[in-house]
Amino acid sequence: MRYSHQREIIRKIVQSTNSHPTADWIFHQAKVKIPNISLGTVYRNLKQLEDKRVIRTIYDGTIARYDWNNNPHDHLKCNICGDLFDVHLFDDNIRNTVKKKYNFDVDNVEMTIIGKCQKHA
Amino acid sequence: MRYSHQREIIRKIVQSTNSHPTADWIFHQAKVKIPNISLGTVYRNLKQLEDKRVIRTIYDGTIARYDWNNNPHDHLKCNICGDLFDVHLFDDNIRNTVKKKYNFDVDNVEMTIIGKCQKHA
DNA sequence: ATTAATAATAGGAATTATTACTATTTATAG
DNA sequence: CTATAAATAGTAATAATTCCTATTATTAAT
Repeated sequence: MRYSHQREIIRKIVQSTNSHPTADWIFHQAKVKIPNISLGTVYRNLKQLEDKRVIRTIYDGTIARYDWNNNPHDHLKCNICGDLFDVHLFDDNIRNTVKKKYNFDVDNVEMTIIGKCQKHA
Repeated sequence: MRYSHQREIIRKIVQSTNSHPTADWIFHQAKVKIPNISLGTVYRNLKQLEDKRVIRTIYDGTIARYDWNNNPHDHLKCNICGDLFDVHLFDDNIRNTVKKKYNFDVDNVEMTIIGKCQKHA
C-alpha cells in the first residue's frame, strides 16, 4: 500500500471525532480539504485502513460507522438521540472463554447495548 | 393487528430454522406457500413480528437477519463459512451493571463474536 | 532528473437491501 | 350482510455500498 493524500485526510477525519461517523459524513468532511474527492475513494480507503487495523468498522443497525479506537471496547446506543458511546464492560478473557467453551478463534468482539441514555431520564 | 395468512406463514418460516435467515431467504420460502407474496409484505410483517417481540432482528455486518429465539443470547459468526451460532455467554445482570455504571436503560443487548469456528481447525 | 510500472483516483454506473406508494383485497365487528 | 380499515401485491423510489474505467500520482530503478 503506497502513500495517498486522500487516505491521510480520511484517516485524520476518522481520528478527529468520537462520533463514530458514517462513510457519507466522512466524505463530506473530506470534500472540505479535497473538493473533488469521490465517495468510492472514501469507501476504498476506509476498507484499507480497516485491513491495516488502523480503524474499525462498527454496525449501527444496517449502516456502517467507523471508529478509530482500537482498544477492546463496547458501545451503548441511545434509541432516542441516536448517540453512540464507548464503554468498557468486559475484561479481555472473553477470547479465552469462547475458545475453551466453543473451540472458536475470536477475531473481533462486537457488542452494542441499545437503550435510553441519561439525557432522557 | 388483525390476522393475516401471510404473517402466519412468515412467522412459521422464521421459527422453523436456526439459520438466522435474511428477508430475501424468507421471501423465497414464503413463495412456495404463497406464490404471489411480495417482498414488501415480508418486510412489513417481519417488522410487526419484531414489534410484538415474537422475533428479533440481528445485524450481520450490514444486513438484517431474523431470529426466533427470544431468550437472551449472543452470536458467534464464522468468517470462513458464514455460519452464525447461538451461544449464551453472560448472565443477565448486564442490564443492572450498565444501568448502575452508566445510568443507561437497557432495551436490547447485541453481541456478536467474529472469528473462526471449529470446522476450520 | 527521467522513466516505467502500477497503485490510487474521480466520476459515474450498477447492485443490493430496504422502504414507500397505491389501487385492490381481506378480516372482522356490528 | 355490510361497512370499515388493516393488509396485500406490485411496483417505484431511496439509500448504502460496490464496481468499472480512463486518467493521475507515487515510487523504484535507471
